[in-house]
Amino acid sequence: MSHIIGKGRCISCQVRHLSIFANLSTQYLGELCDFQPTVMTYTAKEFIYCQGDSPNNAFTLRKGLIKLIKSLPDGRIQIVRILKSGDLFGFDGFAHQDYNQSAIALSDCEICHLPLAGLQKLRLQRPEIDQAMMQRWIQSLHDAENMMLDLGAKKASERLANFLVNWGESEQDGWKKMPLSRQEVGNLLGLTVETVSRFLSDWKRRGVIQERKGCIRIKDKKHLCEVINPKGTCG
Amino acid sequence: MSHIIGKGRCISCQVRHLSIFANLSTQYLGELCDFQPTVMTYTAKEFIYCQGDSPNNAFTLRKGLIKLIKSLPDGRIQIVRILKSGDLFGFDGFAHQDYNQSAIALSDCEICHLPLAGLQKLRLQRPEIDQAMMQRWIQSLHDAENMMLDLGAKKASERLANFLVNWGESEQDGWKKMPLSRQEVGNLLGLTVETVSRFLSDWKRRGVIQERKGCIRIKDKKHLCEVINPKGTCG
DNA sequence: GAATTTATTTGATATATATCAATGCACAAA
DNA sequence: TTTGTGCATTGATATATATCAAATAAATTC
Repeated sequence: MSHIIGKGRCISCQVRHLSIFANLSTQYLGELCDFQPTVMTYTAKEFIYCQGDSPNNAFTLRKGLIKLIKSLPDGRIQIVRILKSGDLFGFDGFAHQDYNQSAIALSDCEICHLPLAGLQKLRLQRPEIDQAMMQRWIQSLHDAENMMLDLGAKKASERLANFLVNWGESEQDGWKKMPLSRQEVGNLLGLTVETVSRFLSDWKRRGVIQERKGCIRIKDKKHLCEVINPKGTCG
Repeated sequence: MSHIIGKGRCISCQVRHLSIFANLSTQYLGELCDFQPTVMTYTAKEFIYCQGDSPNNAFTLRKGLIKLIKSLPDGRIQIVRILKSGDLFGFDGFAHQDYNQSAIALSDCEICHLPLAGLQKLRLQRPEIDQAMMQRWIQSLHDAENMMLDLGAKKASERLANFLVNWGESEQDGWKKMPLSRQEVGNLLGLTVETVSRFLSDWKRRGVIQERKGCIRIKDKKHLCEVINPKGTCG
């Protein structure tokens, strides 16, 4: 279950450099003592909020991963975004709108609850925060546009290869955490579990990728890049 | 070809009520004389800007319709948004990013070019403008999320029916302008021309919709709503 | 108005992906 | 160790949609 673990103090926050509060002067951070958002933990699969709820907060993800999903009455699901440390989400309230998606923890998470009114005040006071939020909105929109292109115009293999290449950061040994199930990858890419599984199995057999307990490694990036972009080049 | 038709004066603008300058006091509007964005006309099919260009301006569409598209090296296209009067677009520069899509006139258009620096200044001065821009960003993101759900989780007929029902505003006689070609509807919904044509023809034969030179009328909305949402209800 | 060009429709067929069903595997519980 | 439960794999088949090709229809140009 979710529970409160205390009040956040931006000045000492471990992930501040990833957040919208990254560029604040330490002086201002010192003054920032009346803004102490509640920090909560959530266990994997828990809902942070639901599509249709009225927002009181926006959120910053401190630890873990979250998926934002939209769903149809008959149960079909689309993951519209995956959030990582430092990401701002659930800001629909700034436009006086209900949450347009549901937020679900993919792993155990630590989340900072930012009261809308307080955050709005900070935004108007500090251009750095305003700028950071604006950049994130525009970036989110770019990501969404890129995803629309994927979903609307690309084939399954192209989407999946693209996803693998761009997913997360590798350790120095090339392995990267992959906490998404086949089902979730499908929900993200508009594919069924079986289709995802078939391509991954195929690429494993060919030695293009390797997998072990929650981790994945790309052995032949060139191959995946050719799947993504048959004629072009790819770093 | 595109050409300049003069300087915009917000105070006398016919579509100001639809724009980010809607809620400004007339007093402030009077003072707003040093911000005179260039107004230009574009003919159908002309590019306003290209994906990858460096932005100097954001834009407000005054008259006409515009499509924002993303394209793949091999020519596949996804329309990511369709703009109408009053819409703000091309604001990528606010995040110091290049345009992430191309903007193409669907019909003859009149477009207000808003210099980024000037607009940024206005935004910081006037909370109404700031609020309006924020709302539009968040709304754009919602629209994008809804579209991802469509593209990733819905069937062709569902997408197309949904598109028809939500498209534009009807005249009192029920007819509405439909300036998109079959190809463009396909590019918007992630379908081929043929698939779009087949469903539309079918619905025409069944008397669900009617069509005449650039206009469309929904005769049996209930039918389309059942296509969209087999079990649920629909206004 | 005739001649082109462009968009739409329709049909025949191919194919990518979904669906259905069965099996296998890993991890948790007992 | 066994027993369960959820997830992943694999195969067989169905189907929605794409592709290819041709015929109309509509819009432009001359």
